[in-house]
Amino acid sequence: MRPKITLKQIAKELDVSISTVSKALRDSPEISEETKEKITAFAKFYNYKPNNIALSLKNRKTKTIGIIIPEIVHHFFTTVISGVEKVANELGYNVLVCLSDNSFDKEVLNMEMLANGSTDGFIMSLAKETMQKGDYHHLVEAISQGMPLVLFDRVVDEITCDKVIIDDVNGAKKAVQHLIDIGCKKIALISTVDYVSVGYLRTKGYKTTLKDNFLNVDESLILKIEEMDESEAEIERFLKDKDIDGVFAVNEHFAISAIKAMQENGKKVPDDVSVIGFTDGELSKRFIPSLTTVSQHGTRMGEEAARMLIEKLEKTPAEDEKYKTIIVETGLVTRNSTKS
Amino acid sequence: MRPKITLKQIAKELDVSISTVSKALRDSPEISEETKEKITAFAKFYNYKPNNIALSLKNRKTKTIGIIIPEIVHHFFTTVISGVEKVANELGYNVLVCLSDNSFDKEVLNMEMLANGSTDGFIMSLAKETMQKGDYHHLVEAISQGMPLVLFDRVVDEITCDKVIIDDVNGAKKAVQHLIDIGCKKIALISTVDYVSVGYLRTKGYKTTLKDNFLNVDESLILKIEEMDESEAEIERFLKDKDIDGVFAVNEHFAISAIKAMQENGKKVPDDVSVIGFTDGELSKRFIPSLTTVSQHGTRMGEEAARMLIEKLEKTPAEDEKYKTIIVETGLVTRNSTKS
DNA sequence: CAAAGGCACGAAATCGTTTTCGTGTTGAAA
DNA sequence: TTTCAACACGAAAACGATTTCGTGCCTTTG
Repeated sequence: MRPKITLKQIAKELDVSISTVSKALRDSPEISEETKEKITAFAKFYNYKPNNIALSLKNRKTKTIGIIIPEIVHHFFTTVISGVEKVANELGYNVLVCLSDNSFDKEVLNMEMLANGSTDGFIMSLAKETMQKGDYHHLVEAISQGMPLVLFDRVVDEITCDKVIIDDVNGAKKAVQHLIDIGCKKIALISTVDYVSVGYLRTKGYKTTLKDNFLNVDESLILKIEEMDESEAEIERFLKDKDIDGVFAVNEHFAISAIKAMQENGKKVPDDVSVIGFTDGELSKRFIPSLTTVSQHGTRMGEEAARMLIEKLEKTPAEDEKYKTIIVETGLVTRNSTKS
Repeated sequence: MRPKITLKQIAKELDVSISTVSKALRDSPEISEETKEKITAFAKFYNYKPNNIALSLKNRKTKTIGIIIPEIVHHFFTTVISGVEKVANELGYNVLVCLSDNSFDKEVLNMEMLANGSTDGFIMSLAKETMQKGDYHHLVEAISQGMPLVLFDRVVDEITCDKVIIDDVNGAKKAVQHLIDIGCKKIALISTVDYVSVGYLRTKGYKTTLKDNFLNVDESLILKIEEMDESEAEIERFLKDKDIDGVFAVNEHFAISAIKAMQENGKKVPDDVSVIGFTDGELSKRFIPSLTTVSQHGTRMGEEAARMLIEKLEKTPAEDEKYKTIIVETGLVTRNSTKS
């Protein structure tokens, strides 16, 4: 076992001072060519690499960014992470991942852990519980300590910071409009509860589009799922014997549950009922029938978020504090769950 | 903006020395109750938390573990991460995630980045390219620097360290035996190339089981996929007009591609052909027909890996160096892609 | 020959903690 | 009254690096 070598050890071996070694390795003009060569050769031989922790302490920068998300076993979030990771790496940053498990307490705890020097800034999507409580003191706290924060997907108006979102309202509009265009008249909505912002916004897009097309909004065609675990059964109950010809679901799972429910009711997708989901995951692609969905470009969102955060990090605090909200547009991917 | 407060500032405000503050906060008996109270009250008021970086430097421990995986947009890996994260968090560790993108160079680079003080140890699954090259110098290097390493899933015999694997051979055996038990006689195998250890091992399990059941191994029924991107087309070509009644695929995607190919060939799953996959993901559960699979308990693997790593980390180096390999057993989840 | 300037290097502070080892004061025992 | 322990606290080193500010010596120039 050969432990890492330090400046001090090099200095001792070569009988020079630590400062000389440091300067030589950073190619300072203060040091003679001769000494430089001797030192660099030695350092290279022993594979010297400066210790990141010491550098972090000195520079007051860790060059790592923390990302806190509700869960990781979720295709959308993993695409975001991979986007963040990509640009972070390119720009010389590392990524610390923490999971809140949708719990407010864990989110707060994680943030406090990371805020004590472990990261330079945060990229987050809020836990469901956090949004429900409406308690954002930990975010405020972090910002007031000078830690940049970028929220994505599950964002919140109360906090002023950089944000990356998709245009949920428009995404929903595209989907519902598409259903209408292919001839649907009675379109059901399967959404999440309203305190999750996406649920609220997509519902809004749904309603607006109906109105814009002079169709009236029938509240009995709207289902709001509270408990993910029971969504499948709930959707089945809800859809049973409903007279509809289109379904707009706010995520893949709901869409697929809807398709299953329809099929068990003897209706054919897409012949009798067209179904559109949200979030373009593996499931949508591979399911039979493959799902028409509103695609949410997770990787892009991650990239944008990372870029914004790092830009803030590398700017001097003097430069004026402007916060941006980037809206990543959605696309409609037509597949086989809708009539053509 | 209220930046974080340090020991030094507290000391100055309260007109005591830094050491006194530190000791008071750590409840040292050296400090009088009176002073302690004064200091803790002040610290609490200003929400003092020790700086992790400084602690890391002092203790030569970062309390973070690095995890390097080929890709994150992959259900199995995310389950592993969530397992790692869970026990790491419980034990007071953070998790740094790096992606190798299946590239040898990126893997080496990531490792070097993290090895310079950013992490105390590694949990890794090797990049495909790394296994192909057979170049493990970066792993050797890390170990020789005293950084514990736990390999999982894609492991390699050449490196002596802790490992967490599933019993691939046995998993494959279970699957193939199940196919045989339900009456299949001509079972195709869709695998990856052999230098990916799992491909090799699962193929071995497949062959052994056939032999054990006095069926002969027909190489023309074995497909080894090189390029993931073209797997779907390749599988379709391979399966076209093949006279088979069972398929064992080494992952979800191959299994589903196989099902699609069969259906396009006018064969019914599971009536004409039974299909079994590997790795129990969302896709397997939701696909229609839902997939019978060999389940690989990713979360468990992550938990075990994290536990082993942290144990090594917290042991004094004096304690003898024994390396373990934990085998997480697989289970067969029977669903609708196989006859019953 | 003396002053000045340049070269090559070292000492020390700094980042924020912890910890060891003093040290001054007080009280009690001899 | 002297001595010694106990008490409560401070000074300083250490972790590993960077950087500012010296400083000694040699060369050049007036």
